[in-house]
Amino acid sequence: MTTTHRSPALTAKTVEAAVDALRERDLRVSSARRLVLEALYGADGPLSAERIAEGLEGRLPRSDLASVYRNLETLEEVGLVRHVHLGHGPGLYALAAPEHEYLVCESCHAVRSVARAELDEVRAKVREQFGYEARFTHFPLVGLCPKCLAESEGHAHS
Amino acid sequence: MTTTHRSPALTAKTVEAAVDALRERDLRVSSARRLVLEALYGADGPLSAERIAEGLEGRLPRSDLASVYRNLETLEEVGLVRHVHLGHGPGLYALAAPEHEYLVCESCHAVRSVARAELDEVRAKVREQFGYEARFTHFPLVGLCPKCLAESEGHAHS
DNA sequence: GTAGCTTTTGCGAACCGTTCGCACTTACGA
DNA sequence: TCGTAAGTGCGAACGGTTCGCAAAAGCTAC
Repeated sequence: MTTTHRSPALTAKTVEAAVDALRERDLRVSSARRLVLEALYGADGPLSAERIAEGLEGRLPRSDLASVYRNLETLEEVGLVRHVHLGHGPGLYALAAPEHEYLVCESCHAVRSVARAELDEVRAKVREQFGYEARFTHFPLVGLCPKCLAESEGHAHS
Repeated sequence: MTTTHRSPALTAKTVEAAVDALRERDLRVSSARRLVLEALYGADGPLSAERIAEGLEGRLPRSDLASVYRNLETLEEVGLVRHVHLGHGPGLYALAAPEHEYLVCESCHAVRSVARAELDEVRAKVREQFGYEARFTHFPLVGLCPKCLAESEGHAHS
């Protein structure tokens, strides 16, 4: 069980800003580490460690998988990165800011990513009823998406 | 990726009733299979395959782990059993009926299990806003439980 | 620049949870 | 009670992730 100290999300708009944040914490900026940052800054959605290690299908140099994992862990401790578990399959990593939350369809596995504020009403309802502060950043809200829901209702007889 | 046909939850109040359901589907009632049922019927919460294979700390005979997995899969196809992923760690298995949904605390990992109806208001809110039909049976609703929330608000400064 | 110290790398092996292959056994119907 | 398919138990393999360790490379002070 990794006892990763979760730091508050750290905003850095560019790879260079992120690099500065690292140096401020006395972390070294190795080429492998920089590469992980470049992958995440260039991505439009969350990435698996493996895809980063493989260089995003040739867009970046390949690197060592174990090092990618270690760097992702470090970046997460610093607060630049966050990972999410979207169903089965490997964990996926993305920049911690801007903060996204996720909805995943249990049937077609489509992922919808929304800004935190969009889920505030749901969060309020959960809080009111259970006292929990719901978070859909690390584990998504899972259910049937509108399309699959329509299909399943089409087939349903009761 | 297991293409498990999800059957609707099947209610059987006792091991014997479950056994009957198996025979109705031309499934054999081996002692290993019966053991898995006994473990689940005797349990108060969801169990890992490993704990079942180890005989619940001596309460039942041990059995083979791979067979336990295969039987859980079979029972799930039939609709008697369902599994849930509560955070990291192994999948956990429980009787499909009565239908429980789960809330898990991201900080202390406490699990709260509630009847489906209790989450209907949250479900309605999600549906209204996103068109998703939320389900917290297979993946839980994750957040901070009231206790951990109080603690984190105690420490917070803004 | 270069020495020197320390962090990080890259490799392989190990890990955990789960699945697969396959020869042996067993439940059940005839 | 026998035949036959279904299920078992073992070991090996899997995917995702972590660990151990010697070699390499970032940073600091000269």
